[in-house]
Amino acid sequence: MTDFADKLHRSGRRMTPQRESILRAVDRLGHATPDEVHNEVTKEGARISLSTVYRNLEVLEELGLVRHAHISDRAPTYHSVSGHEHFHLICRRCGRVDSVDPAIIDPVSVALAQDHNFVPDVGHLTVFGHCVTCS
Amino acid sequence: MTDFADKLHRSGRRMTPQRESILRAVDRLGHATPDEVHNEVTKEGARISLSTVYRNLEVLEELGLVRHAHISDRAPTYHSVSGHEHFHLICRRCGRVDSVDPAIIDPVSVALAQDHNFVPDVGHLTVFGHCVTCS
DNA sequence: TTAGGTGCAAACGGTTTGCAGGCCT
DNA sequence: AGGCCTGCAAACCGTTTGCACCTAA
Repeated sequence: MTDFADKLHRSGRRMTPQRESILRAVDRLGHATPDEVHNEVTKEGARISLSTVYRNLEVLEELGLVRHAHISDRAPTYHSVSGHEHFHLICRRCGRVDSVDPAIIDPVSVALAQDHNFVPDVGHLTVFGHCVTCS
Repeated sequence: MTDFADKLHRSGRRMTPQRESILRAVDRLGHATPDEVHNEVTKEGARISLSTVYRNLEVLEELGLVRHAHISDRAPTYHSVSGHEHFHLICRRCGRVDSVDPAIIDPVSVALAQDHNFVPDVGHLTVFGHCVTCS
């Protein structure tokens, strides 16, 4: 928690109760949209405006404490980075969301670096498609 | 062109001048947002409403004539499928957009099918990250 | 003839912003 | 004390929708 405060201070920012609540809510929820995070902190008793949630999810991501991915076509979903890094598979037919170990694409990362001068951000990756057994 | 009309008719739809203009505009532009497509058909002299552009990009995608990918955080970009299928690399630092041959991830597709019961839609894939030489 | 298509304008949902006041340090 | 942070409400931007008219087949 003091680690959190340190990161904030190091970037010229301040610790606020709002920031604490929002980070805890993301941790608790697993994957959640800004709106869902707002509902969660509200349920907890905190009166935090939706704009503050937006502003701070951005800050938390800058500090490397949360990440987001585009799982639905609508709002992005945020998750804490305390869990393992992973990327997502989304089935367009049944809606299943699966998490995958980034190691599976290591060979591709090497190829992309060599042939395309590119380092993928695997933690942000979302792959759409469909289940084999969903056709 | 008659192929286009056939596909429309086969799905119980009609050929209209608007649909022709929109498809031609997407072909011409390469990658373009709905708004850019609208500008292009307008420039061509056609008076087509933006809603018609939206409705028909959806139709064209259903018919398999165009595809879209989420290249910017804002609007999606559409491209014709007449070119080869490809996926995109986006550098967050310099903004470079690179197209990649889907074959590069074939081994991963096999692994995802076996271990995760999943068939990726490679043509829709967009990978964010950064250039090796952009750090 | 008649269902599908179009234009227009209004509604929508997620996100951002300007501003006046509040609070961390 | 000073500057970052917050809440509020309004603005924004891409997209969707209801409706009356039009038009391809």
